[in-house]
Parts: sequence; structure tokens; C-alpha cells
Amino acid sequence: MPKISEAKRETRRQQILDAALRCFSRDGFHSTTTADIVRESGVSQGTLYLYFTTKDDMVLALSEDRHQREAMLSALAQKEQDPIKGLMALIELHGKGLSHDARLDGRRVGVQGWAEALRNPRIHASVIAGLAMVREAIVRLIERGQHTGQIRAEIDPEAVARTLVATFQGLVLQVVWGEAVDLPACGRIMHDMIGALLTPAGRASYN
Amino acid sequence: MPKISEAKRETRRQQILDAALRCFSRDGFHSTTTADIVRESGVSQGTLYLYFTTKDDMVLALSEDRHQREAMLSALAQKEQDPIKGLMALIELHGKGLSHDARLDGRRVGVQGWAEALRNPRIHASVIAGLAMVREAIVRLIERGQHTGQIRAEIDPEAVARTLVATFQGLVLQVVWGEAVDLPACGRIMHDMIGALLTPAGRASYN
DNA sequence: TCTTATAATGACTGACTGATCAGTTTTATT
DNA sequence: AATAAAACTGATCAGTCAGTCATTATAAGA
Repeated sequence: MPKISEAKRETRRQQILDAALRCFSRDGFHSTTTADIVRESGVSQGTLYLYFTTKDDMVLALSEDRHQREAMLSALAQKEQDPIKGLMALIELHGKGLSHDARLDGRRVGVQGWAEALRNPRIHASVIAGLAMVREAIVRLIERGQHTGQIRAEIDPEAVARTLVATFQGLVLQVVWGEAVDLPACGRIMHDMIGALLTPAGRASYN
Repeated sequence: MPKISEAKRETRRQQILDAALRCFSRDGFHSTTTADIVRESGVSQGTLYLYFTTKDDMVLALSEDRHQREAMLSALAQKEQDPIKGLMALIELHGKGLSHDARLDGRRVGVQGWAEALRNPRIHASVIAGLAMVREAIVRLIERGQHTGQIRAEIDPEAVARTLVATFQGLVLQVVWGEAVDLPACGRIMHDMIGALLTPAGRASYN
């Protein structure tokens, strides 16, 4: 039975997804035709639909890939013993990821997805899940910090998490628009700002 | 000559734009057909093109409207004598604007515009101009605060402005996605965080 | 009332698109 | 080498859309 190997199948799938990513990044989701993806990937029109049941599925697959990568960042930050250091690491890692030019295509498609999430329930679910993951990672760090007495007890962890995630998201927007964002400087500001949430003991430990 | 009055013409234009806003908010820019706008506005297919040369022009017009409204917010914040109070007012005003359900349609279309800005130069220019306006308003406030000795001199005003704008943008995203964002709580966090940028003198004056 | 310049209409079109499927090629096994 | 099951192809289709234009309606001045 000439079923191609799982590896071969995965390669084909990636070949299509890579092409789709480039197309979506360049032309946007709606202005990318399946013919474009055919041209860019080198596979035929029909093959597209052997690997994805619809064009939407391709964006969704790209979205999942992205969230998997973000999950790694969050897990990495959790590893840090000191929760404050973990928070700082998260900021650092996100900044690093954003300055990396090679990942810009993915970011651009990500932003397309943010808009698409407004009307496509499956993409909405995917975006919200990714958001929740990062948010919960931050909440855990904050709560740990409150437990150790490094972070002020009256701080609302949920609100901090939402605010920090919002900042990350906004910076992504500005970067993909080609703005000259001084990411290290913004990182320092966020660093300073988080200082405001700490107890005197917490401040002593992280400076 | 039955040239209609300027007022009548403006009314018609708004009638079309209002309909377009509802359609774009509901279905997204690309999935909204001119037929949809015709149905929603009550004018004919042809009339659309007497007021706008292309569908893109309608988004652009909506974008301009939005920025005009945001310019008012920024101007309002500048009026404040104390620059720290001005900053806080800006946060407050943006939070208020976001909680207002009536403006949600506009926000949703705004997010569509953020994605569209990636590939449409005119929308890009419009978005960047709106961004720059708010950013510069914040920079001015920070610089005034540094001048009065309320804000630490070593703070980079540009970086603060970018970071704050980013946070606003991210909160917009989360709100339009229907997330249960506790905006007052987030406002308090931002309030606290800005405290980290102040001199002891500055902190004394704003609490 | 009549004229005329402009506003409004809506049926129409040509270009394009996502998806399909009958036929062809490839590949592992016998 | 023969076989058959699965992978792949690309021409094709049914449907859709932004924008046009010949025609009709309207309003203001003569």
C-alpha cells in the first residue's frame, strides 16, 4: 500500500503552510487566492484540498503553530524560581521574539488573525485560547510573588496580566506596521513599571 | 440647478457611512459586499459611487472620523495643568471610551483597519498618523512632567508613550473579542505603574 | 409651467474565486 | 514486472462581486 510516510506527508503540509504564510503576510488573508498559494507552494490546486478542507483551515493551522510556540515561552518563564525574575524573563523573551525579523511574517499573519477573530468563531476560539494561556502564566507568577511577599497583596493579578498582555499585543502592532519601536527601551519602561507593584522586600530582591 | 444643499449631501454621506460601519463591524471589511451596504443604507448601488470612489474610501473615511475623535481626547488631556493629572485623565478617558458599548462597532472596524494597514498604504498612513498623534500628546505630557521635576529625568518619554499606547491598543483588542476585561482595575494598575516613573516630589503631588 | 442641470437608480457585466473531480502518476508490495 | 491503492493534477464550474452606465426622478430658476 503506497501510503506515503508520515514524515513525507508532514513535509508536504509544511510546504503548503509555509507558502500560505508568505502569501497571507504579503497580501492579507482575503486577498490571497488559492491560486497564489498554488504558485508559491508548487503543489497543484487539488492537493491543497487533500491537506486542508478549506482556506480557513490554513489560517487556523498557522494560528495553532504560533500558540504552540508562545506556550513554550510561558513555560520557560515559569521555570524561573523567583517569580519576579520570571516576569522579567517573559518581557525579555517577548521583546527578543519581536525584534527577530525572521518571525515578522508570522506576526503579520497573527495580526490578520486578530481581525479575523472578530467574525470567525474558530479563529476567535484559537486566539482566545492563546491569550488565556499567556495571561494565566502571568497570573500564576503574580500570585506566587504575592505568596512570597514580593508583590503587594492588594494588586489584582488578573488585571496586571491583562494589562501586560495588552502591552505586548500593542507593541506587536506597532512593530508590524514598521514603526521604529525601541524595544529595549520599552522593556526597561515595563521593567520600571512592574517595580511599582512590588513590596519594599520585592524591590530589594530584583534590582 | 438642483444641486442639493451641502447639508443634505453631508447627511447622505453619513447615512452611507453609518450603514458601512454596521456592515463592516458585523461581517468584516472583505466579507461586506457593496450590496450589503446598499441594503443597510437604503441608497442604490450607483449612489454609493457618487459619494465614494471605491469601497476602500469608505473605510478610510471611517478611519478619519475615528482619529478626529481621538484627537479631541488628546487635546482634552493637554488642557490639564498638572501633566501627571493629564496622563491620568488620558487613561481615564480611554477607559471610559472603551466601556461605552455604543462605540463598540467603531472599535471593531478600527481593529479591521489595523489589519488592513498591513497592506493598504492609505489606511496605513491614516493609522500611523492617528497613532503618532496620541503618542506625541503623551510625550508632551511626560516632557512637561520632567520639566517640573515630577517625572524622573532618565525616563525615555518616547518609550513610555509607545508602551502606554500599546497597552491601550491591546485592551481594545481584548474588549472587542468580548473578553471580560475589568477596565477600572486595569486603569488602576496603569495608574500604579505610572507611579514608578515619578520622582518623590511627583508621587507626593498626585496621590 | 417649462426647462435644465444634477441626483439617484438598479440592471448589468466581465473578471475572478474557492472548491471539485475525472483522469494520471507515483510508490510500496507481491 | 505487475498490481493496486493512494497521491496528485489542473481544467472546469457555479457563484460572487465591485464598479458602470443608460435611464429616470427631482429640484431650482426662468
